[in-house]
Amino acid sequence: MFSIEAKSCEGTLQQAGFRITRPRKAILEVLSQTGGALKPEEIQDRAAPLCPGIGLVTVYRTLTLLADLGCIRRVHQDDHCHGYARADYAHGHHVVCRTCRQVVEFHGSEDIGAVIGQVSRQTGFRIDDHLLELMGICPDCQTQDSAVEDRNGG
Amino acid sequence: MFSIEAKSCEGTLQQAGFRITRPRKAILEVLSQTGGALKPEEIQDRAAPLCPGIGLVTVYRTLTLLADLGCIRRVHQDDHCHGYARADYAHGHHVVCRTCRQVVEFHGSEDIGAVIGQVSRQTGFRIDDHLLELMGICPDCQTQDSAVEDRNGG
DNA sequence: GTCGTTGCAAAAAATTTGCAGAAAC
DNA sequence: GTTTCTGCAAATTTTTTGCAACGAC
Repeated sequence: MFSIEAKSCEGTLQQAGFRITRPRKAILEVLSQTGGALKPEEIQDRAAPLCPGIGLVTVYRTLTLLADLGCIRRVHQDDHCHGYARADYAHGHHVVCRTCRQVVEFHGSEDIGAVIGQVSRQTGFRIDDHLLELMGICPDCQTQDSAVEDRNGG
Repeated sequence: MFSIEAKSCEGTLQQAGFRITRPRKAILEVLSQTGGALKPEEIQDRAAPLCPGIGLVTVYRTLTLLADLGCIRRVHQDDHCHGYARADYAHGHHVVCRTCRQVVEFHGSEDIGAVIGQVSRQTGFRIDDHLLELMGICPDCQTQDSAVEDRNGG
């Protein structure tokens, strides 16, 4: 059973004139199921069961292609800058869990528009794109961390 | 004449028990004067006049140190992910000009707090940090681009 | 069958480490 | 004078390129 997200990305690939291949399917499936930010090497590892012998080079090429098509998005983190995660929405932003690296996307609310308008006025920049990444602890990891919660003032 | 920002960073270095050396001064001065995001190699090039023979290795080490101290900040851009720029404010966000790469910082307004609160409720994440980067065209480059402005519907 | 895609090996680029000499305090 | 810092060379790690074989359409 393959994920809906992976399927929709295949459509995007096809419409853009690219072929649906086993490595591409595998990579899409990995990112789709993970919902987390992965490095190229991690993606190779996880894609290997779905596509035996998949090469790291192919992973790089595929990630570049998929990112260009907007099927996946680059995720920046202080430690491993070149992570990739699925893009559920056209221009969603994301919250990254610093414990399990799970990525959840959310729609940019009108509040972001307010920030942009304010900064635009303040600086005179004509702002046409933005990168918003929130970092924290996801619900699952919060539960597991509850023993040390008082340390954080909980 | 050296910049105020560079001077204040020197204080930070000293207070943390690190020495003020010529390479460090040069790198601080470069970032301070540039106000833009630069790659380590670019920083080396620009620091060379101020510190002849400065090595790329030193640039890397110094950037890591200064970023850890919060004197400068890592800037993420799609093309060159590992850029560095000065940090004028403690936790400022920045607007990056996609033409000249100038970086202007702005204080995170309460609107960002609103976004965080909203996302926190939506996703259940406990959000404790964020990265907000706006991209666009700075006032200077807008002027130079005015000839092609109609292309963008201006 | 045709042409895009893959994987290997190798190249190139980016980043880190070891160490003796130089510099800051 | 002591200890930290620097720069070189070399080692790693990350990413890209060339090319023959393979696979999707």
